[in-house]
Amino acid sequence: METETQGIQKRKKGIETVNRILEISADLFAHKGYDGVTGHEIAEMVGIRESSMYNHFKNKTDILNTLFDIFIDKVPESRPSDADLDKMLMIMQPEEIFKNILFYFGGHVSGTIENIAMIINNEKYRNPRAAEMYYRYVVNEPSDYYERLIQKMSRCGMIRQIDARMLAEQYNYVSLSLTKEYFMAKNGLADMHSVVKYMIRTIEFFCGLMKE
Amino acid sequence: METETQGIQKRKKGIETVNRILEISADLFAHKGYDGVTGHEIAEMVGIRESSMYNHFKNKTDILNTLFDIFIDKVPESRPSDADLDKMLMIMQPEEIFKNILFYFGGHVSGTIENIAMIINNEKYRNPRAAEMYYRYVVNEPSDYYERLIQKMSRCGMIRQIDARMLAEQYNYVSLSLTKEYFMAKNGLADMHSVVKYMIRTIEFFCGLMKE
DNA sequence: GTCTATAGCTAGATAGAC
DNA sequence: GTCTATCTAGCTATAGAC
Repeated sequence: METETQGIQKRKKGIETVNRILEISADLFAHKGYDGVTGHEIAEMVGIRESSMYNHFKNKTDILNTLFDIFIDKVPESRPSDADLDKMLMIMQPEEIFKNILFYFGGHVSGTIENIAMIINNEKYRNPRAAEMYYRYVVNEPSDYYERLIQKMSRCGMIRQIDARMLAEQYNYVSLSLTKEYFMAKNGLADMHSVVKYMIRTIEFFCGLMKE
Repeated sequence: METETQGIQKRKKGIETVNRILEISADLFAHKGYDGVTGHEIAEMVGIRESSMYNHFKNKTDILNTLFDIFIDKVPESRPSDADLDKMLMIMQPEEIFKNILFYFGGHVSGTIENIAMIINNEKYRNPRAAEMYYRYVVNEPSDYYERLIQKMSRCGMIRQIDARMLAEQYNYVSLSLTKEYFMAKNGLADMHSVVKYMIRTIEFFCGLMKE
């Protein structure tokens, strides 16, 4: 017979296992590609048998879709809020604000979210849900965010009158390419120092456009 | 006994088959990912048995590496030569030149090269050769090319004095993101009209920076 | 929830006939 | 060069014991 406490412990263990499966899957999918990862590989890293995974997830696609759900849930936390931006605007120069946003991600968001972003980026050509999420959360929402920021800066008189939408989109597209290079650098496939230096130079370039 | 003519015909057929395998592999790898494609699938589309493919290629990796070799061989043809640029500079505005370069690719280069570019882009996180090619042929060489173009324009007095390198790199990074969206649009995962319109707007934005 | 065992299938690759 | 036949290995997923 199973006591009530044993039942609770099992459930706790289950939640931990589910989280570990998700974390490890995100990491493997991001680095080896969704099709390049086997259930066996995930289970081995989690420390359980492959068959035990099917207690938590219906199949491999179910893991992927759960990761996508997590991303949608957590992505708003990946950037400073608009209220935070208002505070920054009072005490910081444009360059500082953009740098702050850039490094906010690294500080406030788990590696899992970063990995899911890479999965979305890699699978967008063949997975319609990934394609939809790419446009919504990687292209449009960040562009909207930067547009609002540039408009705020313009209203404060920190920068000159400028096409905020265009500048926001251009900055976001450059950032996208650089984020991928940052990911490559993390895996020894690019020089981290150069990538970070270039990110800073990009911020200076765009802030230069806004001021001149 | 095999006559000499029969031998020649077999060899011709062989070359055609090899080319078909490469074309179809490039297409499938680009759209479904390298790991998402099976040898059986390629062979079926080529119209031969999988086992016959192993007469032409040692294995699946061999096909991929041959595609990479082809890319290196053909990539110089994907942009107008520096001599062509000099001719353009005499009769065209900056916008027109950039648009010409943009559409040159579509007109002068086979879909296979475009597909290989996508494969490099997708595999760069796990395939060191793809990573190396990405930096060399997708990031650095095009940036060098645009830098030379902007310097030429500057020397002609068509545009103001400007940081040509920085502008070239920024334009190239935006182009990279947009090229991928163009590829998505071709597969019904994005709106082609919007993507092309945005490419034009990007050219106008950068040319605006160079003139103002 | 986790395990062992295994079914059922598909992948990559080779051997040998024509 | 292409075919049929086949091997081995690996993958996804399920059944049933603990």
